[in-house]
Amino acid sequence: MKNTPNLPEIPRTLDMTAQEYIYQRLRRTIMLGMIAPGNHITIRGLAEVLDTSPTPVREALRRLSTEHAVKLLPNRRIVVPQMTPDRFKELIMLRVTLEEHAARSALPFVTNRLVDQVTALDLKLDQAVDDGDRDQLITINQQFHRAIYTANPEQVIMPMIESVWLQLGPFTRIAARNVKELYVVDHHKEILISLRQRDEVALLSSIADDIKGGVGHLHADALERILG
Amino acid sequence: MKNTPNLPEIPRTLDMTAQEYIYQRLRRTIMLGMIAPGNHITIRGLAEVLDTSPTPVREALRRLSTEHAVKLLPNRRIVVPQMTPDRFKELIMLRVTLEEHAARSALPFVTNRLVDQVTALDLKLDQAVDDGDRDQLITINQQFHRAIYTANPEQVIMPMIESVWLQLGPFTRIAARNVKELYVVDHHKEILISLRQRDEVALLSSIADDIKGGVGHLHADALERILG
DNA sequence: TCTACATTTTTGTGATATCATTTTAAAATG
DNA sequence: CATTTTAAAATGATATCACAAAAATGTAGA
Repeated sequence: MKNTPNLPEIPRTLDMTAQEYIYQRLRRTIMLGMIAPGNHITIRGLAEVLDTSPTPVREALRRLSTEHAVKLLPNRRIVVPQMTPDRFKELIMLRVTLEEHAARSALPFVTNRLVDQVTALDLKLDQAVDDGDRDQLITINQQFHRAIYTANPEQVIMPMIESVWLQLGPFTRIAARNVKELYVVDHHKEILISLRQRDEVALLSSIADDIKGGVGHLHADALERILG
Repeated sequence: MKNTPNLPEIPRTLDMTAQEYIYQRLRRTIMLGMIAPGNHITIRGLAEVLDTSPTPVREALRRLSTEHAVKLLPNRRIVVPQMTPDRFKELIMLRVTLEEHAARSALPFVTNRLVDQVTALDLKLDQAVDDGDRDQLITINQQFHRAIYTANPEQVIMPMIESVWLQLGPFTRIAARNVKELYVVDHHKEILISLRQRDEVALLSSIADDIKGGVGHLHADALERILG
């Protein structure tokens, strides 16, 4: 009971296996930072909360461990990995590289219709900011980025980007507690303009700025303070 | 019996769980292209060959599905994904981006001792070429690249690079049957020189050349022929 | 009060049993 | 002979069981 976190609800389609549903739900839980780094998770505990047997839970956790969203310790305990300043820096730099690549390979497929859709997402995001709804903000911000990158139908990079988001997730909540007005500076307007103009150079630099402008701007000293 | 491939042996340590062992072994099987794209796999079939119960096999397969090494079809069959020219192109471009990033972030940690080790791997690789040992060649080539990128101890990109290798694995064997002298042109000598000189620009371009020079050089028409 | 040890409980792992779905085959129909 | 229908076998998904290792708890001694 103690170590089983609140699991945000997600829609469940009928053709979804229990394992898949649990995977998606845990994924979202971690993405939203609802399990603090270092906290350990038990298979049986989750199974009880989710009202299933341990089997599908274990399978879901195995998948998440392969994405490095959770870590299986030598003593076989399952924990959400601890963040370190160095790892954080690596993850942010990797995010920039991956999302620049994704944007570059998506740009030839960008249509005006898509830009309209992304613009609509940005409006929803402004609404979430007004409402002060942090979970919604994270979710829609990800939808914003995902919508751009998946314009390329043959794209194979999205799962890797999501893996980085997953690994950053548990930390963002901690950071949000220590740094006020975390997401106030996004660069979505520049991204939208670059998309409309199909300007690759501007698109890549505004995406890089967007990533670095969020939690990414935290420097070593601030990180030490937050993490220490 | 029909659909259960030969599984190359791998060392098994005592603290390894069955699931982990099976995962590593299947991973290697796929990496070496020993399961043809489109071929389907059964949990029970693998369990029998590996002399275990279905449980750890299913967990291993779930992990591999998250890495897109295998695909779970809607009818719940498990297959090695088919390659298409577009997907192939995407995977090669992604490989270049990922490995350039990895090399760049590893370079500050490169020591002369490491360069010696990588040079030794290159010699082993020449030996594998002489022996005509394709599996050994793939394995050592990966060790060569991995040794460079993991110079950075905080690196988080390696699992993603391995995922791309995994996705390319099943195709390389097909390609090797259709294209003679596939790996004759590697660029390892240039990579080694760049490493010794800590020359970032030269390192990145020689790595890109190395990737594009292997299976990567195959163009759309050749791919169509091979895949069609 | 703290430490060392023994006991109980919890937990992860893997095997087995059961069920529903899908494949495969065999049989029937035209 | 080709196609559809039906029966049997195989398969994936999940729950449950058994076991060993680890963690938590309680107890005795300093």
